[in-house]
Amino acid sequence: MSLKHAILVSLAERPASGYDLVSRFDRSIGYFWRASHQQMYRELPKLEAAGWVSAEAVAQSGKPDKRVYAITDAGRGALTEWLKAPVGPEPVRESLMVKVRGAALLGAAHVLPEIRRHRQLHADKLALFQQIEQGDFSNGPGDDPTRRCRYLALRSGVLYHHSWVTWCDEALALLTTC
Amino acid sequence: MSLKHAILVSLAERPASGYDLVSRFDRSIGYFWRASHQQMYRELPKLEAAGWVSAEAVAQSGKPDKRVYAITDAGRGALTEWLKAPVGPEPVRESLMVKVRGAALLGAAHVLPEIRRHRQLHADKLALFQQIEQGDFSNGPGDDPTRRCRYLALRSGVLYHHSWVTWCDEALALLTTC
DNA sequence: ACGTTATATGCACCTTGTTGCATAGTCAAC
DNA sequence: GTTGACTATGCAACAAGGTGCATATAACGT
Repeated sequence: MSLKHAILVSLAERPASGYDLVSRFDRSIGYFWRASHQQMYRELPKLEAAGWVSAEAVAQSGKPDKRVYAITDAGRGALTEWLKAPVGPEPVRESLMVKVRGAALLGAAHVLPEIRRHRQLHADKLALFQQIEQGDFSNGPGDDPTRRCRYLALRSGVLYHHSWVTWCDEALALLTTC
Repeated sequence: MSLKHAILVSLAERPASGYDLVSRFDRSIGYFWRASHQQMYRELPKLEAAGWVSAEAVAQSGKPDKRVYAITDAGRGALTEWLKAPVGPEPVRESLMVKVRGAALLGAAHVLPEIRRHRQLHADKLALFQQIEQGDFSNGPGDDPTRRCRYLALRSGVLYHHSWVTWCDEALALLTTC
């Protein structure tokens, strides 16, 4: 599974508490791997037990104490192993397509609002990603490998949501003229 | 969740045994919702208990007996309800993107073979879908609503895998010239 | 005779993910 | 002074999904 490795990647970038990780997963890395705070707080002790991360209690003034985790050498090794290991594409699970199949039997009108909703959601995400692309990468990705990786992650988001918007438009065109 | 509803859709098309459903999920509907036979055999009694499907034991000569399930009126009602209910897009979980983020720290070379593998897998699926598209829909989707729904499901597969192949090509171009 | 493939169904165990609830301090606003 | 937002961590119960194993019949090839 990947949650462990997603956490390792985030901690390899810089040490963080569980709370920090949750907020990171709500932004950057969360565009590709979601996790709730309960998942996080359950995984971190497991990673610690495996020797992949080390924890340190940090007292704070004005805020509750926290446990800050950092990746260990063993963790970095495990992460490198995983990078090289073959992992199949995530199995497709598209409930909207199941609905379309159902609509073939029970009437296309039932799913039109759903398709419109999905179009909106994907269009919003697409706009966000394209805005970042034009802001941070208006002159292309440049030569820095790290920057190129960031760019590619962004591009995957753009392509993904763009293809969804395209599909929704095709679907609405075909299903509203029945 | 959607497995129950994916099964209902399949049974609404025509009655089937657990075994039949597994093979259907390995083909048609499985392009959008995967399920193992263990999941299937676990869900079917639940659907029966909910009154959404009815079961009938069928003796066969030359083969083991089987239980054939059919959707009930209550099941059809529940399915229609679900078609109309708002369901968010499936949360994105892309381990390859997590790897790309890791590659930014640990070296892009580690993930290149993975990207090549993914390109191959998506290109194969794309070719399959495009072949079906050209075979069954060479003159477009036509006017029949059911056929249009089938066409749209196919189109989503085409667009999805196409965008992946595009991304892999961009990624390979950018990461092999570091 | 013997293994293989296809048909047909299921249990046990474990991991992963979700939902709801619980706690506790600080700070700013009202 | 109380309400709400933010920081910070966690448990318990449940739902969903995956892995491995188990069983049985029958056709087919070798």
